[in-house]
Amino acid sequence: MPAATATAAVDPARVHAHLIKSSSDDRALYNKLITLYSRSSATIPDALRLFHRLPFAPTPVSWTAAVSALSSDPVAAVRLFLSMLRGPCRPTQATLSSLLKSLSLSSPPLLSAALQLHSLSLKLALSRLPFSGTALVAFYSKARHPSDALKAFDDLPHKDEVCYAAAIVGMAQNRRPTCALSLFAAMRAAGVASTVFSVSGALRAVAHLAALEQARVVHAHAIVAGLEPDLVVSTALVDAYGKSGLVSDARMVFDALLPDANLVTWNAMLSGYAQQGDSESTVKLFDEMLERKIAPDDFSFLAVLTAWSNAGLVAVFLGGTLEDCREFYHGFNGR
DNA sequence: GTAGGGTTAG
Repeated sequence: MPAATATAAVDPARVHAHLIKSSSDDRALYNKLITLYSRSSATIPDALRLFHRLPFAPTPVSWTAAVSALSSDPVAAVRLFLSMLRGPCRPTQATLSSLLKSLSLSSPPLLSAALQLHSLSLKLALSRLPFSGTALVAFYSKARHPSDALKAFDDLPHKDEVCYAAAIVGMAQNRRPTCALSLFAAMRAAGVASTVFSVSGALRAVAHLAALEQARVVHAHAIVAGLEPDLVVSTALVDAYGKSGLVSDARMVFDALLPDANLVTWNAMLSGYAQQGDSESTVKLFDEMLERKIAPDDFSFLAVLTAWSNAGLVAVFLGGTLEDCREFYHGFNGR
């Protein structure tokens, strides 16, 4: 996280003090400062206090920075957005993207608010711009409205790699793997570069389809495009190979990235073995995971149970909690 | 100066 570290290294209060002393009214710097406050160890109230005391009338950029500072509190963000609409500033695609993302982070995503933002963005001719358009695609995907996501995507006159990635991932997330893969093919046919985002999305779709040929094709593409070293791409590869029944291929990718593997990677490898009913390899890998001090979670235990179940080792296991699984596992292995 | 996209299960 070099970006976050770099941001944290700047003390917004010092910059702020300097601005006040030099009685500067550098708008760009003040707007940047709102963002700095909201992202540093300083708090959101600090960012908002600055926004309300700017030495100039807030610009659309100031408003967007403030709305964005409130992204963890969608209702507060929408309230601030409404005060913006009461004044002379009109929202830009940046404002809408930020708000839509904030609405999507709520669980469940705030659909009715997003529909109103969509409507507003149509009136302001913002829905076909790259950032707000992509934010719509992503929002509808997260809200489990894949056909609306596709409509928003189709509406985009200039499709770049980010909106393709959003659409591919969105379809994969909504269990429309064939659609996701057609979009991936369309992206490549259009000469739009693939990214770690679109490739990991395509691999998720491959995993759902258990399409072993496609797994190899996308893997080859990832290598050629130089995206294989990415941890998420590799993890998605482990999963896609595992789901396709090519566990030894999964293991090769897994071993190659082992020092960097995270919990998700381990779980993907575990469930690959588990799906085969290879309980020996599953348990062996699980123990290796414990030795490396990686704390298993629900996914890990589920994989072990699946392995036993698929190997016919467990007749019935109903209604268990994670704790039950833990006990069961330790009991089974005699410790 | 503000702003959009990622992996494990079901």
